[in-house]
Amino acid sequence: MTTAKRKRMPRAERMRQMIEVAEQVFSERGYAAASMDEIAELVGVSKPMLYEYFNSKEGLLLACIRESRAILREVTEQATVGATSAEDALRRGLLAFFVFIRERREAWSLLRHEMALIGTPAADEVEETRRQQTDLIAALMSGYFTGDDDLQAEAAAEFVVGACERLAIWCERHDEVTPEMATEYAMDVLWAGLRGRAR
Amino acid sequence: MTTAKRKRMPRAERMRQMIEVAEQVFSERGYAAASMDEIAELVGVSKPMLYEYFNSKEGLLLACIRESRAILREVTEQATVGATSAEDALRRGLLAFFVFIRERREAWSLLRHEMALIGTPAADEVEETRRQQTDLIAALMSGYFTGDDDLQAEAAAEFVVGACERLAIWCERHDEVTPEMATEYAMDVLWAGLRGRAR
DNA sequence: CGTCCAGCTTACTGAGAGTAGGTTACTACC
DNA sequence: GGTAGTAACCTACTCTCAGTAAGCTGGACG
Repeated sequence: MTTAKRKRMPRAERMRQMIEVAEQVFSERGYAAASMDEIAELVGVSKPMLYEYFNSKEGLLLACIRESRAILREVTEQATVGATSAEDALRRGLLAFFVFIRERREAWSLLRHEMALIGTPAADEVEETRRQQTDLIAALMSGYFTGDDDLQAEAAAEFVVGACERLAIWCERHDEVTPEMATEYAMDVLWAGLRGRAR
Repeated sequence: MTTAKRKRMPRAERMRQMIEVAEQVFSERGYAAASMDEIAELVGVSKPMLYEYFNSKEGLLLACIRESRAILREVTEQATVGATSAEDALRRGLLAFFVFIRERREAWSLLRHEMALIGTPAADEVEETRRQQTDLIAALMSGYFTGDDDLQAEAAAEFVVGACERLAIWCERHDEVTPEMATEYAMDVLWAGLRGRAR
């Protein structure tokens, strides 16, 4: 309500606004249940505008995901900056991640929906997105770990990302689990392995 | 083509046939892109029949998923039967899993699509399905591991499942990775932890 | 030979993704 | 001030597809 009638807005600003609203709606209703008409109405604009800016419903979702992913990346990268050892770096990164998913629920919800696009025309885009996510871990690991088999290092990165993703989803069902606890659980398995716990 | 005109078939048999076709179509086209009309036609039956047997498109998917999950459970459970130690049990289970995802691609594809249902009316069903999957690991672990904190054990189970899931998806992009190699990669991190690899 | 009903069909409704083509307000330059 | 030019925007559709209403039919069993 800065002006009596919200009208004519520069391209970049409208775009940000659309993404903001879409992120909200997608994470609330879920991708399938969200309708472009509804998003358009909430933005205060007509549907074809959404198609002008993003080309499809999926395109809009992808834009939201990229946004969230950028933030996540930023946050976790920053967290590992002053690390003193491999263990420290891993722990800091994990903690930043678990804090992120608690404090930015919508963003995290969107990131999860990325998976829902498997087997879709946008699969290539998604593959790229996934690669970037794991690359962060891979880079972190290659900096601290001995460089054995490249393939094995890549596998380990995927492994860590998958594990944390699932653990994060599990955390949603357990409000009593703090980011610190989640980090400890993850570190416990990742760092020490399961061997120590065997009978 | 057992009879000239495929007609009137007992309920149970039709149902199996529908699930079989649906599994194929869903994994080929992806859930969203698959149409009920197409599935109905391939079965050689009209669309309302699908709704008679399963109540919705999602219901049909769920039926397929349950089928695949049952098989996966069966396979992995069988694999761990003769295990001589915790490590052996874990390794056998993992190998069975990675063999499964290579040899039953459609089934595995379906299982992955389960995730796409997050935020859907059927979320409760899905939660149940997920719990059963992780329970298998949790049961396996509780049999062999010392029973510390319940919450921590549950977290570890989720963790393992998530990690293997992602690793499995990664394997799809790497044909040169055999189930045996994948198992080794997973065991390497899970059992020994990352500590041993730090510089 | 009827009658009953499980298995089946045709023919629709409604919702929502995506689009064709026209309209309006801001800008720039005379 | 006027008048082109264009970026932002809209109305009014089409088309696909999930889901449904209501009725038809083949064959088992009396």
